[in-house]
Amino acid sequence: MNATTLRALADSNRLKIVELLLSGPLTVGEIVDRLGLHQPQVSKHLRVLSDAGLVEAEPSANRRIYRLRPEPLRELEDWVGSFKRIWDDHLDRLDDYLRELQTPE
Amino acid sequence: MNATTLRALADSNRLKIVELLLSGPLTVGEIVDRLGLHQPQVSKHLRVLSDAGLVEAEPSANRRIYRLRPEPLRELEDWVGSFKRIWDDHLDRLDDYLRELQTPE
DNA sequence: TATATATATTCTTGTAAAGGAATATTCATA
DNA sequence: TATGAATATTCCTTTACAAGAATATATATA
Repeated sequence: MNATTLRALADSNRLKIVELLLSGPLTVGEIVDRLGLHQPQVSKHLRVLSDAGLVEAEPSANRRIYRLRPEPLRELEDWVGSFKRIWDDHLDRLDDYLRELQTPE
Repeated sequence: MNATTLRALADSNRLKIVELLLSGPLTVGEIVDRLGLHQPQVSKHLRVLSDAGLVEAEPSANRRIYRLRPEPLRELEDWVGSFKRIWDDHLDRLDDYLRELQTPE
């Protein structure tokens, strides 16, 4: 897994933007209105998300329509999916048991 | 989704620690050896991960055995899973089309 | 062409957070 | 009880980054 995606998501305002875009593409102004943030901050957050490949912009006249890009999210899902192994922790408990055995008492 | 989990993961060394622990619990010293980091930094990273609920420690004699905690990872998986909606982007393209219609030309 | 609107960028400042070095703490054992 | 090993914490310095304010850029329209 690459830390860039996670770093881009590791900010509550950017998280809100991403969650907003889950319902569909939005212009910058629409995001500003819905989140009550200042326009420059929203543009800067969008820049970070865009650099991380999490969103893309499509110009439309005066505005720019931002939408989510699936790829990094898919990658993140694959990564975290690989942790299903530990959902039941049999292996870990066994590991502890083996470790106990070799601890002199 | 909460930003704390993501912030804890948004560091490449912590990411490496988490990925190491995927294969099973490890002591601090084992993590130090495998990642070639200094022991205090590893302890500090483990502190961050622990505060975020991503790992837990079990004392064993002189050492502390760290293991992953499933809950936050499960939560992350659920969250990113909710994005499957956009895997095929029909809705988004439709959205764009509708937006085109109301753009004066 | 001048103006307004939407968006992006730059500059500055404050704050969080990461690494290094040193030290404290805890437990086992000679 | 003194010592060593494993781990955690503190202090310091540096870097990254988020917000605010001001400004630049681009496009539409009067």
